[in-house]
Amino acid sequence: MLRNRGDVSATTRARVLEAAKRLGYVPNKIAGALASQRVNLVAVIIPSLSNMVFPEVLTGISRTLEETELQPVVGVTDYQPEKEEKVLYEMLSWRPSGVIVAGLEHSDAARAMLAAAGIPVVEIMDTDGTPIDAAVGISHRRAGREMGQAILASGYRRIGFMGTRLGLDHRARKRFEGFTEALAKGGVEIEDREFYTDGSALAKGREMTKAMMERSPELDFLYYSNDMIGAGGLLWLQEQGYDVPNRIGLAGFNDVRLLQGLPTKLATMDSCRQEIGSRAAEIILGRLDTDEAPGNKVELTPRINPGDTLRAP
Amino acid sequence: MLRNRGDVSATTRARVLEAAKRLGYVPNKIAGALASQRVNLVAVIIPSLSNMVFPEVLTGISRTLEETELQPVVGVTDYQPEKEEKVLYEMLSWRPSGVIVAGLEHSDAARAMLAAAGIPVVEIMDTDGTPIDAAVGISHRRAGREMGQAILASGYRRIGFMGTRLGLDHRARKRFEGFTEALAKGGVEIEDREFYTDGSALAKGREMTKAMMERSPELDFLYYSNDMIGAGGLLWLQEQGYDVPNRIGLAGFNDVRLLQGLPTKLATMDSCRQEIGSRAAEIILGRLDTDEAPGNKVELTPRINPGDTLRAP
DNA sequence: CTGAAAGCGCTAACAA
DNA sequence: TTGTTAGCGCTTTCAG
Repeated sequence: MLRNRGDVSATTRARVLEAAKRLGYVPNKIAGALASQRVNLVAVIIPSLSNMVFPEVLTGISRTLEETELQPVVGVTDYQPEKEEKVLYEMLSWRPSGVIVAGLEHSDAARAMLAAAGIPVVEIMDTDGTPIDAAVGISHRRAGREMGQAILASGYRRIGFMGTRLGLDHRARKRFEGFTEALAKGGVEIEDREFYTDGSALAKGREMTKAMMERSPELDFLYYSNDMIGAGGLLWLQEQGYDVPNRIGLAGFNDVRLLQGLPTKLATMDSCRQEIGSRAAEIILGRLDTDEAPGNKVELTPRINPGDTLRAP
Repeated sequence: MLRNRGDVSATTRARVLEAAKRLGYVPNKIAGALASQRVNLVAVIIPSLSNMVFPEVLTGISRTLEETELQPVVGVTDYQPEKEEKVLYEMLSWRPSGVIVAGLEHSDAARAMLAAAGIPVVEIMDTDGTPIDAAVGISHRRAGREMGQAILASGYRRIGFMGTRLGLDHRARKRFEGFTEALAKGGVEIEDREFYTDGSALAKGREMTKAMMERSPELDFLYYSNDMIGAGGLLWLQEQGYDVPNRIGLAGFNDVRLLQGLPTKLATMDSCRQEIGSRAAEIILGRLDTDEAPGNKVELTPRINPGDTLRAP
């Protein structure tokens, strides 16, 4: 079907192809890919789509890839290493031109696959660790540390922490570690903590904050592992008539633009999501075009945005 | 490489394959797909990932596909027909086992491709129109109409509308049409309207609401084309001291669980996103397994959730 | 049952 | 230039 057999002229052939397109004909990329050994796909592996952070990273990737022949294909791991392994296996079996994968923590099998794939691999979001190939991200440990320092500098001393259960989300864990480290340097320890697994983050933030303030009314600062639960907490505290940021201060993480429009701006820290995405895509592109050296690690530096919930030092 | 040549025993071969896996070996699905003429991929084509609604549809699709051999692959169109055509072309060229595509409105070329693909095609989210093959969704026209009726029944009469620019988002347009139709039946006309294109929805809702209330202070109800801008408006009105829902009522659309946790619940309507996703996936599966008849149209019925911003009739 | 061989629909290298 | 042909790495079929 649609072979260019016999002595058909170029114009005729072009006409045929055009007609074919009109009829909804689509070439078979599988055969093409097998023959040419090239697949213009970039595998993008992320933990979740409902976290808002990851769609934004994807946006950054798409934007830079848009003008090229490469296309992102996303796989979701739900923060589960086994699922990451499976998704990675599936995607690599399609022989993509590159891989962008969230995080530096992977199973041995996953690392083996990535190392053996013979394609550029960019690990994103995190730089606290040793990348397989290249990495673009921020140091979450440092982010947590800097927020801890800022909080102490503002004079808060009785600090509570709320976040996701720290087992699977390595970046949240690293922020927490950096945070406690900074507090420890100032002779301060976290006085209360609360974790959640799922549900509407805004509602969870509200519930957890209520529970914590009832349990530990002496707290004067709440550090949240993300902005959504922070916003939930903020709304609850304001309803209760707390003086924010004087009686109690708050901070989150991510600087999600979704929340712009809330009456009070939560203190937060930009996690550079779009830039991470575009930088990662650029690395893949650079590696494909030229013989650029592998193994670069790009650490972006997030800044604290004090908003209205962290009083001036 | 890794040919099963010569007289290697089955056990040896198995051992070799296992070792290969340990080393990160991954089979080539391209060759496999070409040989078997089967690709266990389902193309999912949606307008956006930042809308929250679509990730939820994806969740529904993933959940039902998870236990099968099929895998979703998503493509994003940014609400642009040309981009939809391109994405569709790219995805179809990989010969997926089925297509799930948002909306019933497509370019002629896109329809031709889908019709010619010879695979199950499920159009989702919308049932106001004629599907190419199968469809699962809600009637947005009816949704708008029912909200209009509920608003009139509650005694509101001076109504304003806010939403996205209605050109490309057909479903928002249909809701608007159904809404105005219902109002017209009650002898009421929309008194003011405002549209936005992009930006943080919460912030936009706040801004638009402020602008509209300053321009048309007589309004006693605001209908928003989605919950996020509605929530922004709600926050602004409460800050200004408006009595909601007595002085002014509000309603949005989608019933996003993201907003659970706001002090006041916005009146809204469930858009059945997860169910739409899972039903669509089930249709694909059913068509592949058995010789199920094509062309079914499933209309789900959303219900009004009055929350705290629509007073009782 | 095991093992060899014939393609799948293209691309790329080569021949004319 | 233009047309022909040999694979790409698997699956499937068909002989042994």
